[in-house]
Amino acid sequence: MQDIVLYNTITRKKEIFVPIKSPFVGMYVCGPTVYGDPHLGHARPAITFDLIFRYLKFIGYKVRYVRNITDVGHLENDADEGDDKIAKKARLEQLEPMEVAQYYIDRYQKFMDMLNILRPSIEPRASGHIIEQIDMVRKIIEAGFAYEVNGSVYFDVAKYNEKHNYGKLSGRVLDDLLANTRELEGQDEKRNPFDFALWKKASAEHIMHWPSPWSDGFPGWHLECTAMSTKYLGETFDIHGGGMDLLFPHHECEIAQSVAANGKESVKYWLHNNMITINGQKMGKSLGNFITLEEFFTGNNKALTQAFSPMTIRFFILQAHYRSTLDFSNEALQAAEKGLKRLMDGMDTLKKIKPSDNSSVDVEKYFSDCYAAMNDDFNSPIVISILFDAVKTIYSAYDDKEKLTSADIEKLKKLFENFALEILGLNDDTANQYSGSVDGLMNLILALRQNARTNKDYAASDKIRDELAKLGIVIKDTKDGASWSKE
RNA sequence: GGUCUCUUGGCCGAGUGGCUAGGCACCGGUCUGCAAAACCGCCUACUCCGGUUCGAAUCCGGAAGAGACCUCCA
Repeated sequence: MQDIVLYNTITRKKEIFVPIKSPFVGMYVCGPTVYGDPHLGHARPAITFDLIFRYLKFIGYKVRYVRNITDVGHLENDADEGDDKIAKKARLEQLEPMEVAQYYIDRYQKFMDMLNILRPSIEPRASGHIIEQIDMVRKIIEAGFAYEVNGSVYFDVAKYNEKHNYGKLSGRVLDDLLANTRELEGQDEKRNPFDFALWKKASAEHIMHWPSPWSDGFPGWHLECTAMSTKYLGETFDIHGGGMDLLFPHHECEIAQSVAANGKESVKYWLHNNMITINGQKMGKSLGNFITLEEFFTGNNKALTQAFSPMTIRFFILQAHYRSTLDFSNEALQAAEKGLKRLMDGMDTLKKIKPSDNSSVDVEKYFSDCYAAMNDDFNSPIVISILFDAVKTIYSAYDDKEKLTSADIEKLKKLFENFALEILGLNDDTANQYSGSVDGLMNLILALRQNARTNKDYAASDKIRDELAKLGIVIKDTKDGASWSKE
């Protein structure tokens, strides 16, 4: 098993990864709130933790990866008095709330599939775990860290902080928070502005609600993650992931809930991915500066100069380390598109190399370097740079400037299969997706063109090339004859 | 205002106390009937000002700029 070092947000240090019960690994990641179309920002954590999921499995861990779907509970505004987001959307569109949720769940899963993101082991929905959430509220009340007012239940942060440390994850001090807090409307039920809802009584017009010991209402929005992670991964588990923007208050509240309900902290390693920026600013729902994934794939957005394939998006995101901000621009995406093509073409060229009796390249080093990069906090940009080095070697060998034995050629194939395809999850989404008959037709056309070239009938051969180009088919002349690919 | 983070070449982005990733773009060359692809070469950066050091872009201090969180957000 490889020795992984990962950056733990709660200690702000890189730590050696030691699972609680190896070879089993429990990983929980905050998933989407399904009230809008998935955008580029959603792709970042999904791809980041897909990378981690893939790598942990690859090196032999048995991973249970849980990523929730929030289809209830996120409130429309900070006062905790607003409409449930799902419910509000539903009224606007005259649909059942669950119909809206289902629509966006389907959209989310469809686009995540296109990005070649593996489905998690479990994708629990908040609405399906109301019982567990009610149970957790009860536990927290029994422990004395929550109070009921008018059918709503709030977490008593000040009381919790007397015995525990509220703010340890995000580096906040409660007294500082209180000194700087804003006066918000509709907080009159709370004893303290930083108390947060565990259960909210539903108002008359609030469509989504469930019975509970306190009122017909709905769970507070931090609660689902604690309830579901506990249910599926146990009271303690290895990795909890999510976007950096969730650090406070969401993950802070999760810690408080776990400690209050179960008497202990549940998470060993907190991992947070950074944001994607656009013009230097966070791309987010609230700023309205997001570009949806569908818009990327179709190019149908004013900010985009062209469409970008799902694999281009995936490669773009993997080219930055997950803890760095990543700045979106058309130029950066175009660079990713071309870089990915070079990588994929390199893999293809590998098949055409003629083996030598000896090798002039140390192929093993590519493996050890790739492992070292992944083991160092999942450094995908370094892995990619090593793969590009390997591509350079491949082309050099193809041009007879380097030598590779057949065994080393096989190792290089393995390198790309393991790291490019299996771990980074890349694939060639521009690859020929045609049946055998199209292949046959193309081979016929290429043969005719080769005839023309042999006869120096360049008018004919160029016409074939140009006409195919108009159809988006690119001909590549190599020393071993012509090949073709879809643009 | 509070807490925290960042500042790398034309662009995107790694990284390390000295050996200065990678991709894209540009330019020059090889190859090609021409082109594309490929190959070779070229460009050589680390916001600013101090300090520590034989040596710092990398460590420390300060300044400026940008950003994140503090309210829903991936």
